[in-house]
Parts: sequence; C-alpha cells; structure tokens
Amino acid sequence: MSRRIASTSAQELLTTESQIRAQLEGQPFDFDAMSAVSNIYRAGTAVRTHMERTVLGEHDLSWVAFTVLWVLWIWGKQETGHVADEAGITKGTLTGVIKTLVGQQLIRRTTHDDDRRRASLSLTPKGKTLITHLFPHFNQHEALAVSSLSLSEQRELARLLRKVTNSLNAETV
Amino acid sequence: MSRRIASTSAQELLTTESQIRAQLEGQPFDFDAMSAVSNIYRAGTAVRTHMERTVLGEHDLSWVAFTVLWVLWIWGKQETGHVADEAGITKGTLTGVIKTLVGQQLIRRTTHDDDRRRASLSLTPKGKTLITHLFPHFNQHEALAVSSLSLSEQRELARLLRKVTNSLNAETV
DNA sequence: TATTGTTATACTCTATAACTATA
DNA sequence: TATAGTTATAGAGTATAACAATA
Repeated sequence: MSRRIASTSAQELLTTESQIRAQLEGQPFDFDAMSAVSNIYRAGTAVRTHMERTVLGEHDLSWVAFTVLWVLWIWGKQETGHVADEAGITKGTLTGVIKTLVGQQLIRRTTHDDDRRRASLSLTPKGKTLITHLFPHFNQHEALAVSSLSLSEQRELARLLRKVTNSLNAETV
Repeated sequence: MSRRIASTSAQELLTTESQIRAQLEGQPFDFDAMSAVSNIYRAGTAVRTHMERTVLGEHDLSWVAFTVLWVLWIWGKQETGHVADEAGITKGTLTGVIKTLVGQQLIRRTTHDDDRRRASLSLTPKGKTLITHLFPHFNQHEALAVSSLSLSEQRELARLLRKVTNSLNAETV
C-alpha cells in the first residue's frame, strides 16, 4: 500500500495558521475560533485515517464496522436502533454494516419474539475474540496519539472537546 | 430537511464515558487516551456535520468544495497538486471537485505554458464573491462552536490538538 | 524514466424517502 | 396510525492503479 507522505512537520501547522492570519489581516474575524475549529477537524481526520491504516486495515474492518463491534462488546446484546445511536450512524448505514459483519460471522442478528419488528445484535464467539484482541492494540494507538501530552493535558483536551460537541449538538435540532 | 435529533445532552457524554470505564474496569487500558481520542473524533464529526447543515448546505457546497474555495481565496492561484495538499485530499478527489466547481463557474483551470503537464486553479469573480460573503458566516459558526470556551481555553485547545495531529502525522510515513 | 494530472473501478458512508411488517 | 427496520437511490469521498502527456 502506498501512502501519502505526511505533509506536516512539528512547527508547520502553526506557521500555516500565522500565514493565514496575515492574509486576512484587518478583517474582523474570530481567529482564535478559526484556529480551534480547524485543528479539531484536522485532528479528527488524522485519528480516523491513522487507525484505519494501522489497526483496522490489518483486519479488514472499516471505522464504522469497528465501532459497531466495540459497542456490542461494551454494552452486550443491543437493539439495532440503539446500536445506530451509540455508533453515531443512521439506521440505513447500520443495515449495510450488519450485512458485512454477519457475513464475516462476527455478529449475530436475532429478532424479538414479543415485538417482531425489533431485532437485536450481539457478538459471535469469533467476533468477541476479534474485538478482545483488537481493542488493546487500538488503545495503544490512542495512547500514541496523545503521547506528547501530559496526563492533565489529555484530560483538559477531553473536557474542552466535550464542551464543543455539546454546543454543536445543542444547536442541531 | 429532517434532521437527526441531537443525541447528547450536557452531561451525557461524560456519563457514557464513565459507564464505559466501569464496563472495562480492571483491564489495563489507557482510559485517558481513550477519552481524549474519542472526543477528538466526535467533535470533528460534529463540526463538519454542523457546517454542512448550516452554512454550506444553503449554498450547495460540500465540505471539500468549500475547502478548495477557501484555499484559493487565502493563497490565490495555485497548482492543483498544492491545492490537494492544502485541502488534505487526494488528486483524484480534487479532479472531481474541480469539475463541479468549474461547472458552477466558481473556479478557473489554466494549464501552464512552460510545463504543460501542470495546471493551476484560481477563483472566478463569482467564486471570489461567494467565498467573500460566505466565509464571515462560516467564521460565525466557528465562533459558536467554541462559544462555551474562554479565549485561553480556545487557544489551549488548538495547541493541544496541533500536538496530537503532529504525533499522528509523524507516524504515518 | 520520472512526474502531473486524469480516468476508471470499487468501496465506505451519508441523506432521503419509500416500503414492509408489525404493533 | 405509528413504529422498527429494510431497501433503493444518489451523492461525496477514499484508495488504488492504469494511463496519457510531458519533462
């Protein structure tokens, strides 16, 4: 697999942001918000791309498929609607992922006896084995991602991001 | 347009994270890295979704198309390869976006005289008018996203995220 | 030979809406 | 009537690789 060479060096992000400010100088923009938001998006993309290329790619799992396995691992057998909410995807997307994961024999789909519109998902033994072995590896890469931050910085980062997500979700109704 | 109701309330993200820790209790995971990374990804998705539904949707622009316009606005006429790098997309994706934006008469594509393999992109007057009017609106929503953070928190957030992105990009070679 | 950008293919994910089968 | 999940369709974005034109 050929990979795009990393386009950023240690100081490059900051330099680029300074150049942008210089280009927009004199205009009444909120430059601190601009910096914060662009770095949120960039870091989010970098996280997903990194995980897909390292931990997930080796096991033929998409990001969303991994998320579904993870939800079922943490929470156990769940109704599909709940899984979609937890994974942050639409029910239409989940239907596609279910087909893939059932085909890989990683999850099982069972319909309810009492309300036959409903269906639940759960890990198969094979699925449980996979996520049990995969997640520690995933978590090591999470640790790598924040390895340049102190423990208190990691916690502060999570706290600040929760506030941002909550602000945005409060708007979208 | 019908929208998915926001699934998070103010304390809900934190509560969910606590429940996850309880489920995984006793296992030697880096829970602080887990929190930080999951919040990075979640916030990144929330930012993009919010912008697409508010500022960009009104103008029939995809996130990437907006990014390309923005790059050309800030940096002026640029070679396509450079635009792809700045926008963080592959050259294949850029080719598609170019077609769309040229069709909308927002950008212009010109080939070089000295090296005829190369091509540059620039804004048309229509494209410049659009981004000039659109960006202040976009920036207002950026400000909204971080409105619950103090100025020093916004700066700290950007600083921490730059470190994360740099760590991840340093790995991917 | 190497490089720039295009084209082609296949896949993932999203959004929307119509549909089914149940309730 | 309302609800849970599926199906269908169209679009955005990615990855990969082959390709043409040019250097």
